Amino acid sequence: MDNKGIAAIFAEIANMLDINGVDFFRVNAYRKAALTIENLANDLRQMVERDPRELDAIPGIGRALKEKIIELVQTDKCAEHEEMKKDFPPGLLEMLNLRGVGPKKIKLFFSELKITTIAQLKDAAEKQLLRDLEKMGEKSENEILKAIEEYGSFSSTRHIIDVALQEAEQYVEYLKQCGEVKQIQYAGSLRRWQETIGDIDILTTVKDPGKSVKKVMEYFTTYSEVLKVVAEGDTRAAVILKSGINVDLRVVAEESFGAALHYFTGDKNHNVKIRDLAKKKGLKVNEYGVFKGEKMIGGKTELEIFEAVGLPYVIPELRKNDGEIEYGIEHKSFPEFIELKDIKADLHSHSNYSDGKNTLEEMAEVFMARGYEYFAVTDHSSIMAVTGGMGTKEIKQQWKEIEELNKKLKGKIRILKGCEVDILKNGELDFSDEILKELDVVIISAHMFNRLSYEEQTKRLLTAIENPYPMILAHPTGRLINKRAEMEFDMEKVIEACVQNKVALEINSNPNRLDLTDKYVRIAKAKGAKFTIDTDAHSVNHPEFMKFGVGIARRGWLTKADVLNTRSFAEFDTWF
DNA sequence: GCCGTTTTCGGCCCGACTGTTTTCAGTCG
Repeated sequence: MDNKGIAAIFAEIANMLDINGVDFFRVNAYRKAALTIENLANDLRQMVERDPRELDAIPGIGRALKEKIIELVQTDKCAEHEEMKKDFPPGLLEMLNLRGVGPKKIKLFFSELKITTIAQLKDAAEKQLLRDLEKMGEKSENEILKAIEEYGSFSSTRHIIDVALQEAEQYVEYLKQCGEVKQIQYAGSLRRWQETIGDIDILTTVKDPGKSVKKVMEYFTTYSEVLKVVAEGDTRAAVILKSGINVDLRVVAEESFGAALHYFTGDKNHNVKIRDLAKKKGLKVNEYGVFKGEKMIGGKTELEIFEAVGLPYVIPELRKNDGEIEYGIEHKSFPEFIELKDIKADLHSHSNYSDGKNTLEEMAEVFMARGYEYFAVTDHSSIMAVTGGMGTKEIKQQWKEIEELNKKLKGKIRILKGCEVDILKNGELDFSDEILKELDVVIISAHMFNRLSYEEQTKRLLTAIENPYPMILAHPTGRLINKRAEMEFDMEKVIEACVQNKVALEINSNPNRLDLTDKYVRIAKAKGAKFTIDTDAHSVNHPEFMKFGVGIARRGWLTKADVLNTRSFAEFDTWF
């Protein structure tokens, strides 16, 4: 069983224990372990195979969970989990997805009314059977009916980052027009540039804390895109937008802005760790500031929070409790991570020679407008018939056009002759060596045959990487967020082969791909890999995606030196 | 169930909002 499967089983055990009402800390231990495993870059199967003691290094995995991981890896099952499932109605777990319904209510409905499915819950609510239960009432009953309706109408998947970012930016612009807002900033997973976004968190301070708060709250809940107001209090409100995205607003005093920003940026595990550190120093950290006893000793800026617990400033992208806190305490400063302004080129783009929407010249203009020194046009090779992939004749024609355009542009930007060459089923490439050796940029990518076995897929990729011509391995896992799973192969071996053969790994910035993602970026960097951050632009609107790739790179602890398209053309060319 | 510079037991982040009561439990982030 793979990491994802093991994480899912631990999460399920946590939920079952929670509904059964066992000690919350035990529940939380399973829940934390599930999260850790989900974000783990290393494959548990390989760790167990090499040496089960490797599991000891994973935080939150102790003796009991280690045993269960080994059991799951070796037998695909966990006896305790199977035992629990025997007398546990599966529908109870699904009810956890309903807003406002948690483990205690589920237990109550089950023990009092034998409700085991959402359908039965709906039926009971409609018959007004819930309102007479302990701690329930008419309002709660109605809320449950509304929650069931919402659950049916929105997909529970997380949101693609560009969609969420656009919603957030528009909402922020709207709120600014209120006139009472002083500082405003979206926080949460969006500020951390996480690959997908659960909900949007917006934080503001107001001009006159006495009067303005109520006005801002009202302004917030009456936004035209709001479908439903979920909560509205003195300092916090929550809505669901028509697009299905949840948005939280929090209003704080100016002296608490940094503390609140830190708190609402998260992630949760990072925050818990910071508060734990504060506690050990005899301090208390909450969203209002840092406190020594009753006295507030910081909180206007995020830096004051970090300094209080002995840390340098930690950029939002790193805040995952994934080693950043230990590193900060030990080193007192962080490397200078890559920034969007460091990018000098885009090495993966398409034109209407294959499935791009725009001409070469139009693409050149938009890259030029971004201030790039060079870019590669890398249309598909012929096997990608569905994309209008190029054969020998078409690519030679494209070279001619590139040469003419380069003359016309007089060095304002340099267009490189590239190709996104498909990796065939046996690992060979979809162009002859005569063509490959003429190209400035050879990208290889696997678009087809993504259901080969683990061993076959690994062999296929290694064969392609060992070919002398490839320079960049594009979107290595092939996943499409919320749509298509990663291909199954030995990522560690593929990374090692890339390092040995001087093939850079791509961070594909398309918000539906974000591939590699940060967990693999970190492990690849540790193995000495180099990277390119590309947009895979298929139209003039896509070069804009670069910021998402840079976000992933920062989450993966990359500096400018790790990323080849931060280099001038000469330096770039020399490296290869 | 995990963990340890208060270490092998006894802790485990902290607060807002809601609906139910009338001081708080449940849920959420």
